[in-house]
Amino acid sequence: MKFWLFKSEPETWSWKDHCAVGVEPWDGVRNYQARNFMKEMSIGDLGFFYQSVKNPQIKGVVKIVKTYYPDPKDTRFGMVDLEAIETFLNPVTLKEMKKDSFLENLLLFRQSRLSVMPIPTNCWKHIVQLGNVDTNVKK
DNA sequence: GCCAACGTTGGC
DNA sequence: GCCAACGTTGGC
Repeated sequence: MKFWLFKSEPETWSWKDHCAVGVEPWDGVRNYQARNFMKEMSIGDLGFFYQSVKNPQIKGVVKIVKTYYPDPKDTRFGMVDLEAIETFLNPVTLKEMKKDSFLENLLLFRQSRLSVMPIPTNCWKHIVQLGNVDTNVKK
């Protein structure tokens, strides 16, 4: 099983929006590197929902429930379906992560414009602990 | 609101 | 195939 991170601006698509619908296709990715990561995803893999631009922070956890399929609007690109499964009671801010020596090599810092990326397993576990997960996303 | 980083487009 | 111009992302 692998771990990932997905970025979204809250004004475009927020964590609240995602929790309200449950499962949602992660479409609109128009970057080949990000697309290639999506092609590597398997059902059951987990990802962080990262809120970018406005108060950048990780809001919760999503699960890949459908593997990569092409976007009918542009078949060079595609999407995966993500289900919101856990909310962070304590969202983990970018600032906090940058200060954390445990996380210093994250792609998140090195390639700030990449919207989908892998997260190493040890970093994943560390961030989940910081986030203090609540499994009741509908609350 | 500014600006750095970086991906894409198009002229040559 | 190179590179300047331009557009977009995202941190601050």
